[in-house]
Amino acid sequence: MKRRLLRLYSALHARYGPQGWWPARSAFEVAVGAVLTQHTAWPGAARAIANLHAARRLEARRLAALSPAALGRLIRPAGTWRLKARSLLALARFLLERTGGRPERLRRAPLEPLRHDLLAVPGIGPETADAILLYGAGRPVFVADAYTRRVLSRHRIVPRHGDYEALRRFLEEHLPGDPALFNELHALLVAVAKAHCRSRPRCEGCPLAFDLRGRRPRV
DNA sequence: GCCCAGGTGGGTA
DNA sequence: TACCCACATGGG
Repeated sequence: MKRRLLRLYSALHARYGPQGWWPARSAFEVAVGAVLTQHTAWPGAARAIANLHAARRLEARRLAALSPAALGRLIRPAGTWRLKARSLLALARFLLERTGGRPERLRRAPLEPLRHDLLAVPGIGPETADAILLYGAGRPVFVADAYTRRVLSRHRIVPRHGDYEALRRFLEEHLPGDPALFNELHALLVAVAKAHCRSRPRCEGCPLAFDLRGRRPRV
């Protein structure tokens, strides 16, 4: 299975090349973007980040000093802005308390307690926590999102429906524990799913249209 | 006009 | 546990 996943990775990398995730200047910006993109297409989140950048609020202490209403106005293009303002304020306070403004502490802290505590921040669920840990802190945590499940389940590598944690553990157990690999593979799975999973007819032009044993996936 | 997007949390049965 | 639903903007 390990080899199969690595071959799948190679096929995607050959087709799409490096994806350059996550587009951010700092770990804090990754964390903010991870919240803003919840159930939201990236361009909306990017507009909200641009607003925060222009307002010089892309730093934990300066963001945490905003009122919910003022923060909400800046992030409105990302949608669900009342909820996200609340989440971002809680997350900024958490990161300040946890790192004292030094993001490198996220890279060194014991992983499981850190993940546990991130999940206790309101508005931070498993996908958001794992995006922050992988893309912001360079930790070996797989972001086992809906794209990951969609692509891998079509290749009968994982079940179509199932628990987030189970999918994450499966990937972490069946891949070398390399954050750079997790980073790139997750981004490539998103790329291939976006490019082909909704095309008509299904799978047209997809580099994975035939699975690695030469059989077409039953979709 | 409708569906969905780089989800989460709260509610109900 | 397994489904619903609200949240809210913007693009296809």
